[in-house]
Amino acid sequence: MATAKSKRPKGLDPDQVAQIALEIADRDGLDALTMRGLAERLGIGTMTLYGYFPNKEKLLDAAVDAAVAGREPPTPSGDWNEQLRSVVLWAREGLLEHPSIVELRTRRPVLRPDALRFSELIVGILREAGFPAAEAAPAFRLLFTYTLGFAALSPATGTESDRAEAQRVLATLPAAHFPALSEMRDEASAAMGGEEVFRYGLDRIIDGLEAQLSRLAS
Amino acid sequence: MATAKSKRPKGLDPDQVAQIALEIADRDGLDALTMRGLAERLGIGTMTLYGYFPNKEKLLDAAVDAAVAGREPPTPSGDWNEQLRSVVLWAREGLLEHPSIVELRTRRPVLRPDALRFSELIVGILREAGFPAAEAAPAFRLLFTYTLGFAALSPATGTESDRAEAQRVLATLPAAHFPALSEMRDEASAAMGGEEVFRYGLDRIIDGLEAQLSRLAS
DNA sequence: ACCTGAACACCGTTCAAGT
DNA sequence: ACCTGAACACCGTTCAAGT
Repeated sequence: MATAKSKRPKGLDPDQVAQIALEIADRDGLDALTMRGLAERLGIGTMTLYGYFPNKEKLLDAAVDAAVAGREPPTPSGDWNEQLRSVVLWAREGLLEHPSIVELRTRRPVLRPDALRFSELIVGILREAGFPAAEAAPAFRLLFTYTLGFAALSPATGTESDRAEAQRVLATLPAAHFPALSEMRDEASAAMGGEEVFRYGLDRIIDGLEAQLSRLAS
Repeated sequence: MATAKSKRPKGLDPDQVAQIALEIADRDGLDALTMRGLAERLGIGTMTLYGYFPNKEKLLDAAVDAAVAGREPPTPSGDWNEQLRSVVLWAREGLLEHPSIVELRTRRPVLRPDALRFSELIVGILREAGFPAAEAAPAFRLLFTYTLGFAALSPATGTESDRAEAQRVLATLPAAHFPALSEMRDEASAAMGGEEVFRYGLDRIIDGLEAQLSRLAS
């Protein structure tokens, strides 16, 4: 995949560089991954990095490849809705392992072919289940948006202080203007993230797709 | 809401400053909103801005308030699912009007009380419909994630070139490895964004919530 | 009291130069 | 051929100073 084009620098190869970059970004956040910092970490001059990748964007593309590499999807089993569920949960696992990929996707599209395997799997299952192409596409988009959106918007990655701050705001909300929220502060703050909350939503979506499929059949 | 604390500078008041900041961010993107650029636009020294807001984060909070200010929610009518639908579409309108708020939310939580009105409305409708607190919370989260996630991840805001690039990648995908996607390139690229695609997903979610509600009733 | 320029500690990347 | 420091055009913000 990632062979240096113009220059072939010393011991390191581009994939190793991308792997280290991914580790930094996953551990400390995407903003913490700087060309200067990465070069220092590798013990090379900043500009030497530009022998491996023409710019930071290409480096990030390679980091996406590194994150996706070797992740085998689940072997299909059960009904279409069970297959859908397991592929979505498989994708979610990958996103939780590599939060920086989520962060990157919120800033720009990520169009690495390997990253489109999720799309391919989901669309395949939906078509097989009986959705016509015109519906499989937006139905995929729903699952994609929910899966990535949840990873991006819910405080799994978010700092502990973010969560505390959210609870503080919830607690100080004037009950007169926010009667429904005030009545269920605990449930509201519990529902900000986590596996159970994710699965609740996923199950509703699958219920909805099932309803649509019966509608199509009749 | 936003009264200067330490200093009371000349003609401008903080709300006006926040309004201009919002306009810049909505038009040119959140990154294009810089303290230096905003100050220049206002014809004041950069550091004078710090008389209005202690730091950029507070300025962005005020910009959120400006975006939310005066947006009246739809008057409830119809069944709970119709109410849900119209509140979600109302929120989506606001997000499309103010793409920078979406961008901001993907970078950090946005906990302005006024921005929680969406939550309050949705949760209220769900409770009224018959969802217990323990389910209304994750059900809200599903609607929130989908609505904001769609705005953040679909190329409504995204540049035209992003869309073209995505179509190019789709077109060059090897059919052997991506049979399902290759069979429906047109549908796949059409489903990347837009009102119809959003509504398709929203309708599936509402179908799923209806299914769950009948399940709860029986 | 109100306003602000200089300076600090950062970015990604170009350019010209080192070996 | 391979590597890199200096420099450029940016950031947000602190600090000390102007009026």
